Amino acid sequence: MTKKTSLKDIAQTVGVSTALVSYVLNNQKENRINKLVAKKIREVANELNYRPNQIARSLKTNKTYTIGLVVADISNPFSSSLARIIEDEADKHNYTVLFGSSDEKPGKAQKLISTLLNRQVDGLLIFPSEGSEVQLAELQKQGIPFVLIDRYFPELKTNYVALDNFGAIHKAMQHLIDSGYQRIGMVTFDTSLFNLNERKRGYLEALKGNKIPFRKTWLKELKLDVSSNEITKAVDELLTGTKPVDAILFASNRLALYGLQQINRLHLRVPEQVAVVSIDQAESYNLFHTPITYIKQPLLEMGQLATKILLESIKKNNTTTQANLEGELIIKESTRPIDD
Amino acid sequence: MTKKTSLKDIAQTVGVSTALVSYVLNNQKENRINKLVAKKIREVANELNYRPNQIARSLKTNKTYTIGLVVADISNPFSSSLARIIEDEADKHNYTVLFGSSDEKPGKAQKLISTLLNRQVDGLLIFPSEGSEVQLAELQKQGIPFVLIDRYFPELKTNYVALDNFGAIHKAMQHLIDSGYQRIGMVTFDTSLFNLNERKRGYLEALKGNKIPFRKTWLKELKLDVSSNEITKAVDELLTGTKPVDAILFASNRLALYGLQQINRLHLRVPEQVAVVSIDQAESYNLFHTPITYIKQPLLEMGQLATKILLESIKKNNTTTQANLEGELIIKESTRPIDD
DNA sequence: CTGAAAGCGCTTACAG
DNA sequence: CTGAAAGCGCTTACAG
Repeated sequence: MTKKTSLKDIAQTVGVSTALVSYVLNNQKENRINKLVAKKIREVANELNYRPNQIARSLKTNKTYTIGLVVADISNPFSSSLARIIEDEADKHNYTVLFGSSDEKPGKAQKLISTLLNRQVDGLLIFPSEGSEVQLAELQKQGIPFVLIDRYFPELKTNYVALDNFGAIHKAMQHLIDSGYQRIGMVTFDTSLFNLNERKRGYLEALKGNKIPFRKTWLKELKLDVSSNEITKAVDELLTGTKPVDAILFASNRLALYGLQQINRLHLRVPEQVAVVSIDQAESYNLFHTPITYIKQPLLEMGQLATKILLESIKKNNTTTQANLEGELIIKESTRPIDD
Repeated sequence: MTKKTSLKDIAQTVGVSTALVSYVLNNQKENRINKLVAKKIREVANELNYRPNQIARSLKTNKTYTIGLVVADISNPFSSSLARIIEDEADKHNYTVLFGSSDEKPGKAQKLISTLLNRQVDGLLIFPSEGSEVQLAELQKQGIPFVLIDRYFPELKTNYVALDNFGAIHKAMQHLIDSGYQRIGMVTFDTSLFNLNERKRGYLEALKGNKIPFRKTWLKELKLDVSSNEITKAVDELLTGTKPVDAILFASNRLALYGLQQINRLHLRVPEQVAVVSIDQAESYNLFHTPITYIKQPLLEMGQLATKILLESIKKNNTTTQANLEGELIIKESTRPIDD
């Protein structure tokens, strides 16, 4: 590799100081610099194919214009869709994104965050995993700007952007009940994460509000890193007992993906034999014979808002912003009213 | 934010030089350093919650342990799956990944690569877009280590890892023809990218080899950034003419996703009325009523190999590695033989 | 209008 | 076994 050209090289060629070159190339003190000298400097910079060394600049300015993104798994469509939105929003402000997957493991998240901080990211966007409260509190103590996405901890006063899960599920449940479904099952996660539990609460409250006695066989709580087989099994149990459910609410697109496959395997008609609602849109739902009713998360808003809050927080680290965004219920054929 | 602790802080507290602290914390010259002093240094580093500043180290060592990943769109499952594999492989070697999406636009890719290089990434993993030959040749001239993924330019002697598209499509075509299909349509891309055109070549060669005269209405060539509506329209044309095709080969999972939806909308039975093969697996194909025959790309191998080649290339930039990996044809119900 | 100089936080060849 | 010192490529307060 031929040696990279530095400010010094340009300075020498033009016959000025590196300070001057720096000022010109950063468009600073423009009115005070000789136009001809400035022009010459730009020309030489171009000729020598000058690339500012952002590392050196960062060391001096203590800013890297890089944000760290910690997702559960970048190959999950929810994460990668948000990653794309975050990338675009960050780019508008000349920020670049370093990413890593935590696999829902606090230990891995910890190591990842540490690596990102060693690289002096200006701030972090985190999909936090269960049990990471202590880590996050520590980050907060160190004054590192960060915003949580999708999940949060009510006991921590941190920035976050999440879905109003209670409201979203409650809305979906009311819709199912209004459409005549009575034996409604739910496949969700067994987790200590507050806002995921809000999904369960939305489910239970909706039953109660409509005076439908809850049966515990209707609720399937699976681990966050549940295998596809376990999802299949849970759905199978909901649908094949002596008193099968007449509707299922899936709490994530991955749960729905495998759940719908099992419904196919059981040759059940949707919605005649079982109605279906899912949280999270997925283009692939359209491959299912019956279009699926789902709760649309405002991904664009979530990603943009989270990024904006982070960049604000990097500039002046004082306010805390917490956003619970509303989900939209998109009604399709999979929840057609029963008496149609 | 409280001031971060530096090597100097530790050195002062312990009462030694920063050099010594650096040696100890990097486990260098271990045998020559007083064990007690070393122990003390480590203790103090811990107490002060020392984080090595990777930026400063990078400036000195000229290595960032960061690789840049340029994909077409991180929210595309193909990209994000590979991103995950790359992340994991990079992490094994203590590398972190900076990413960006080019949207198939050379201009955007150029800007992205420039940004990544300013950040002094040690090397690049690139899903190149059409028309980026000149850029890549320039990178090569500058001696910057990079590996192309998924696509490549035969006129450039660069590292690359791609699918043997000709072989994969040829294999799929032979399977369709052997299964009794005769009027086989293909939905692929209209591009100058060499190895995507290999898909078209595989299609045409297979027809010729089996003495099936090609009709140009069977071949739909769409732009790389084609809209869902245009995909729908192309599939509609293949299926609703006076002489509709009896099988369709989709050259990407996005094409298949929208194509299958149109097949649903037309209420066509698969494979009785139209057989289907797709390149790229997608978990979501399983939502379709008939399981889809597809060409499985060796994603794990592709991602790992590309990353390994890059890291090798970063170490000593001399050999060029080019890999055309074989795809596996996974036969499902959507191509059941006609006389069954 | 321009330059000399200090310094960001490390690493490392050299000297002792 | 340990330290003084140079230097990576920038930025910027200060002086002129």
